[in-house]
Amino acid sequence: MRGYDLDLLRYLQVLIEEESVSLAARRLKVSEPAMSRHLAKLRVAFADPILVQSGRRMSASVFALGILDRVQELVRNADSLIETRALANLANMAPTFTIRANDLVVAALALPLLQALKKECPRCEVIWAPEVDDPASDPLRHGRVDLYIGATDVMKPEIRRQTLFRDHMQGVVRKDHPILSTPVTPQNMVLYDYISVSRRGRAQGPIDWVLRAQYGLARRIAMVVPNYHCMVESLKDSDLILPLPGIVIDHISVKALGLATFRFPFPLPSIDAFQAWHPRRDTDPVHRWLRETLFRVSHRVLGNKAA
Amino acid sequence: MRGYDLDLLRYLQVLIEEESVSLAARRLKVSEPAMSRHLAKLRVAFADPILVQSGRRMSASVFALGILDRVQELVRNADSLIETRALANLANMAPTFTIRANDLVVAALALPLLQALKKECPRCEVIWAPEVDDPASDPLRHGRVDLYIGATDVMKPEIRRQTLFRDHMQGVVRKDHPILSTPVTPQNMVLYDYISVSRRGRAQGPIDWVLRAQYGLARRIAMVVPNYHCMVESLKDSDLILPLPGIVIDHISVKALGLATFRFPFPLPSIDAFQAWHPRRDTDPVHRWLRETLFRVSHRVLGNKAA
DNA sequence: TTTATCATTCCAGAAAGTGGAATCGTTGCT
DNA sequence: AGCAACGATTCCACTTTCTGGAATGATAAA
Repeated sequence: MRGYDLDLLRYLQVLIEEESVSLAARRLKVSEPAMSRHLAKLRVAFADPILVQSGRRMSASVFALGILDRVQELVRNADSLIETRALANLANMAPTFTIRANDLVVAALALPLLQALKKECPRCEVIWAPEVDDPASDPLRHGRVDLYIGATDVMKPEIRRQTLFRDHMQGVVRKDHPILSTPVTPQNMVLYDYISVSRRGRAQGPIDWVLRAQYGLARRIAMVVPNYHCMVESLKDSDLILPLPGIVIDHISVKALGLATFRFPFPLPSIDAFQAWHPRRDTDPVHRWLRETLFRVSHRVLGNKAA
Repeated sequence: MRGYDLDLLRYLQVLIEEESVSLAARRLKVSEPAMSRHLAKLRVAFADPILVQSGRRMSASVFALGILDRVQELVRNADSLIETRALANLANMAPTFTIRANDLVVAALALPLLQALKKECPRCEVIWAPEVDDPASDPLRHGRVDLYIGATDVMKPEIRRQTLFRDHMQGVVRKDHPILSTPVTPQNMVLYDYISVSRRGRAQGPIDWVLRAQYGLARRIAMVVPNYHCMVESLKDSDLILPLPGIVIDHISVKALGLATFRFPFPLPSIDAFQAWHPRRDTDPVHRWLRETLFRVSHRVLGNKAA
C-alpha cells in the first residue's frame, strides 16, 4: 500500500479555501474539468465529499474544514523544505536589501532589524532608501527597492503586502498646556492651533474628518511641517498641538522635552503600517526570510502596536 | 509558480533512508529507472544531489540528512490526514479486537488497555484469545487474531512487530529460604531444586545455558508446570526455586504469599515482549490506533520494563 | 584486465492528464 | 410549470508523462 498522491494536497487546500471548483481551477490555472477530477480523486482518497452542494454553490464538509489548518501547514512545510536548501548557506551570502521607509520607521526598526538579520547572515547589508514623493509601487516594480515599509494609500494592486503594526495618533503638547487641565473634548480641542506634519502639504486628515462629520467642528492648522523633527524642541514654548503617531511618541523623550501627550476624545481610524513587495520576490527564499524577520522584529519592538 | 510535486516526498524519504536507488525502488515496488528519474526530479527541485556517489555506493548528502526528520514527519502527517477521517468516527464505531496473549500479559494489561480504548471508542470490544500451542503466525495470517502480544521465537517473517517491553527473570522462593541468607552465587543457586514453567515441557532455558557455558554448572529441575498459578500458593512450604518474569512478580502479592525474590547472579538475556500483526492491518487506521494505544498503555503500566 | 554491482539513459508502449464540448444539478425568476 | 443562468461533472480525442526492459556508464575488487 503506497498511500495517496501527496500532490493532491495542493488541490485540497485550494478547494477548501475557495469552496468552489471553478475558483480553485482559476487560482491554480487549470481547467474546471481537471480540477473536478482532482476533487473526485480526493473524495476517493479521503472517503469524504470534501465539498458538498449548498444550493447553487458548494461548501466545505465538516471534515474538510477540520483539517484545513493541517493541510495548509503541511503544504507550507513541504514548500519550506526547498527553502531550507536556499537558506542553508545564508551564513556565506552577502545579500543587499534595499528598503524604503520613513524616518520614524527607520529610527524604530533599523537597528533591531539589522541585528536580527546579521545573526543568520552576518554579511548582509541593508540600504534604507530615502522616502521621496513618488508612489512606492514604481521602484518596487522596477526592482530598485526590495521592500517598502509604511502606510501609504497609493499602492498598485499587484504589489503584495502584509500588515506589520497598527498605530494611532495622539496629541503632543507642552507639559503644562491648558488642554491637559480638564478632560479633552472635541469642543475644547478646537480652541487651540495645530501643527500638521506632511511632506505633501496635506494639512487635513482623519482628525478633521471626524470633527466635521460627527461634531460639526473644525480645527485650525497654524502650520504644516515636512517632518516632526522641526517642532519637538520648540513645542514646549507654545500652545500648539502636534498630533503624532505612537511610534514617534515612543521614540522621543516626551518628559525630557517638557512635553506631554493626550488621546483624542474619539476613535480614529488606525494607521496600518505594512510591508510591501513585488510578486517577483514572493517565493524568493532569502527575501521571504527577510520579510519574516522584519515581521518578527516589528512585533517584538512595537509589541503593543502589532497587527 | 505552482511548487514541486509533493508526491516526490515519498520517494525522497525512502531514497534518504536507504541511500540507494535500487533498494528504494525495491521498497516502493517500482523499477530502478523509475526511481532514478524521481531522484533526478528531486535533484532539480531541491537544487541538491540528495544522494552522492560514495565509491560503489551512494550516501545521502548533508542537506538530505538534515531534512530527513522533517520529510518523515511531513509524510507521516500527510498520511495521518486520512486516518483523521477514519478515526473521526471512533466514538460511533463498535470494532472488535481479538488479541492473543498469555495470562501474565492479560492480567497486567487487559484492564488498563480496555479503559484506554473505551475513552475514545466506548463501544469497542476486546476478545483475549486463549494462548494455545500453535505458532501465533497462523491465526494472524488468517485473520482469526488481530494482534499478538508475547515473546515467542516462532514468528513468520512477513508478520510486523513492535517491541513493547523487556523483562527479566528473577528467582521466587519462600521468604525465609536459606538462599536468601547469603549473597546468591551460581554455586549456591544450584544447591536447590527448581520449578520450570512451560506449556511445552521445555524445562531448560537461558538460565541453564549460562550456568553451563560460564560456570560448568547445572541446576536440577524438580518439576515442570504449565503455568505459574499452580505453584505460588504452595511454594512457601518448600525449598524450591521458581524463576518468574518481572511482569508476574509485579502482579502477585509476594509478601502476602510468604514469598521473596532474588536476582540471578549473572546477566540473563532479556525477554523481549512485542506486539505483532499481519501486514493487512498495517495501514488500517483503527488497528493502528489500537496498536498505538497498546504501546502507550504498556509503557505506562510497565514503565520500568518498557523497551 | 575482467567481473560484479549499482546508477543512469534510451526506447517503445502504456497510462494518465488535459481542455473543449456536452450534460447534469440547482436556484431564481416569470 | 417552464426557462435561464451558473457551476459541477462526464465524455472524448489528443497530448504528455510514466513505465519497465535493454543498453550504457561508473566504481571497486579480484
